[in-house]
Amino acid sequence: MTAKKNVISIVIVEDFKLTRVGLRCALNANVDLEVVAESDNAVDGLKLIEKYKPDVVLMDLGLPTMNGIEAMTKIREFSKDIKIIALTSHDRQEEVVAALSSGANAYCLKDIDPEKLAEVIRDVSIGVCWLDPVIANLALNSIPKVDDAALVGVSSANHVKIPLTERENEVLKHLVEGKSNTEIAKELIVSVHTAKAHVCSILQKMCVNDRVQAAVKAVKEGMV
Amino acid sequence: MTAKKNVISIVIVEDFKLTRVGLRCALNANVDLEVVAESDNAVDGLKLIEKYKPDVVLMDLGLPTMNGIEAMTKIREFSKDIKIIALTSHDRQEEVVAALSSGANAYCLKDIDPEKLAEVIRDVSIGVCWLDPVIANLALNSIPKVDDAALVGVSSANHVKIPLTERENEVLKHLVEGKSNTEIAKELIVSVHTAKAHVCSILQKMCVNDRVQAAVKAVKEGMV
DNA sequence: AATTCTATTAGACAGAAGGGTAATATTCTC
DNA sequence: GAGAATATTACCCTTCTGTCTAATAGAATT
Repeated sequence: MTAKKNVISIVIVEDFKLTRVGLRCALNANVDLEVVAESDNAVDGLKLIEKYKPDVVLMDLGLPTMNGIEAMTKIREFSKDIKIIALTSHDRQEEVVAALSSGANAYCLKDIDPEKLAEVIRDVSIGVCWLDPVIANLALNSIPKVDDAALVGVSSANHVKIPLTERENEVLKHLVEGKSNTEIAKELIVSVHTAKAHVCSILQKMCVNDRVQAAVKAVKEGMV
Repeated sequence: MTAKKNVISIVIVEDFKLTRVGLRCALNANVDLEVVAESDNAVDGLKLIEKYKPDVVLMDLGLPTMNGIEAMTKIREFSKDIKIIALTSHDRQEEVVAALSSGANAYCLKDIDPEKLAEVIRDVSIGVCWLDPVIANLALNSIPKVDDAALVGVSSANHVKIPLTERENEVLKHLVEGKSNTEIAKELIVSVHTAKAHVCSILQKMCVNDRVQAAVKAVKEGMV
């Protein structure tokens, strides 16, 4: 896999030079880790990765031109063996699931302890999936959709899509955002009576008793 | 959470006595880990878990009467803080996804190195998600299907755990189920005024305007 | 011992929710 | 063209929400 045995080769893709230098120093302090190349952008990073075929890639998600998620997808196009660790700061957690589904093997926040990062790299290099606590909470919540079928053991027909009209879907969207009937009416430029009428039929079609249940159901079943 | 500080309390649920003893010995060799209880079946295991409220549960998935996945679901019904490590010798994908979506925080094969397991327990106790290589391969493959929908769902950025009191968490749980203040009051055997008071403070703590927003936020952030 | 946090209850009040019924206009299908 | 589904508006009425103020009591902390 790499030139030397028992040494994990690493490519870093990260736009902030300081962070990049910090990572390299911290990692090269470990005899079993070796940063073989680094880049401040995804385009060059991809070339380096193709060239060096490292064991592990540290990929920043907040890159300028091409974002980290696209880059990961491209890496996966030519190799499934290269392990990817997605790096991010706390305020960019929206892309968690996207990153994981694009092929990231691990997800770390940038404030991770350097020694811990080394440990994670070792784990990931042998195929472990490692998710930072903050991320794990979000990621694990995105899986439940399959559990109903999986628990039963039979891959039965999953959740039945509830047939709402276009207008009702609009209303439902606002409803999930916690808006009142009055607010919904204003948004859709209709009277409160209309908004209430739509909410009523939504409740009936979704077989729930009130808007809270409708909102929860909508979120859980990904209707919004 | 536990008696001593800095010590991670553990409950083991595993049907093979030999494995159980092995686990206990291996783990208790670490000063920061303490096996507080163990069981050879899920029913007793659940009781022990409710009693000791450990930081981490090691749950075998191939249990006789109640299987580990059901057991995990039940654990999740009364606590979201207890971390669960699923242990197994199997590597069937259906089981993996089911285990993860039932609330497992980590997934280890039984041939894991004891020292590594200790390390995983430390990680998991602070919220890390850790998946064995064999498992990770399967699990990550099951995510892509949901990424589009999930991306929209996971929109909230700053994910700080909102500190609700025990009672408030109970109320929130009922609230998410769409129950009215009156119904919540009946469930908790308190007056409607009390229920309303709790709901009020929940709304304030969660920084939302009404129960719908609270419910949606709770679901999206996995507070229930 | 004093203070803070939590749980509990109460009364009152404006506003919102949800159900029922009903009418009108538009659009799409048969 | 007739009929069905959808969108719109209106009124009435009961119940529920969310906020306020206020008080009591136990537990935990300092």
